[in-house]
Amino acid sequence: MKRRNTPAKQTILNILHSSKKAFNQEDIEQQVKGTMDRVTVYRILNSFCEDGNVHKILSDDGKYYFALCTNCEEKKHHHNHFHFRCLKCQQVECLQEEVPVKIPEGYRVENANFLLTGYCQTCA
Amino acid sequence: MKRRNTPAKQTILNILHSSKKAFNQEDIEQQVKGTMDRVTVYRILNSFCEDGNVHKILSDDGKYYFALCTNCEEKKHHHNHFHFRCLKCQQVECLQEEVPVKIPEGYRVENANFLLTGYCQTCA
DNA sequence: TTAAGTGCAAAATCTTTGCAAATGT
DNA sequence: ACATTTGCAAAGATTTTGCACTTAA
Repeated sequence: MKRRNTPAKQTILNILHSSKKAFNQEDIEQQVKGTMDRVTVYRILNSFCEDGNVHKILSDDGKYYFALCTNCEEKKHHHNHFHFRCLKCQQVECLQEEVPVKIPEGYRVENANFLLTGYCQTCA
Repeated sequence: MKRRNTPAKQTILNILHSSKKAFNQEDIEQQVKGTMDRVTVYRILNSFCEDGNVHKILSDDGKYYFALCTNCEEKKHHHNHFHFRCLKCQQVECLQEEVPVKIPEGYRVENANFLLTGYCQTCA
């Protein structure tokens, strides 16, 4: 499916660009309230993920967070870094630390999701 | 809140004991179909997690998986090992590999959730 | 005896789908 | 022009809550 540029997509891209932290559906809905439908947000975020421009971080608060992919190729995400969710300010951020993934013989890894929760620098 | 022993809890404990893999709500509901209410399953799993006997693994299929805690103290879970979800057989298991968690100065880690997806030994 | 646990129905959320109208290319 | 995108309403799915009844200790 060929993608088109639309104001709605631009708006969401701008939001994602506005900070290094990751946003969840709710965050984004909040920011586009009145201008855009809930369903549209779902669809746009999904399309970004499919295209590999955005990566989806699964947080243990049960929500997905979305952040721009920095060094991901299409269909081949590199997410072997930690994500950190602060229990106080709720922000989710990508940490730099690479995670050394070691797994037993015979397994094949396709994707990774590493999440730490705790208190961030400013909230600790 | 003081906990009681009930047949329902025993049943679910038995299921969790029956394999090293992690089970999700659906798996468990399936196994207790007819004998126990859906809601009861939710409540029991939650209470186990609260008590620290079971740990909850968030998988990127959007579901929570539950597994017995082996070396967790109450309120202080040790989950710095990888979890692996197989894209073919859907099983979620706890791998042995310890994850060396290195984070920047000033952060405080309270909890961790490491998830790998791919193909397991038998499905690869 | 009495606090904890259970089942059932209903509410609250969250996510997806279908379709007609609008819009980008 | 025409396929993609959007909004709205509605369907689905998952999880939580309220309340009366039951049960473990």
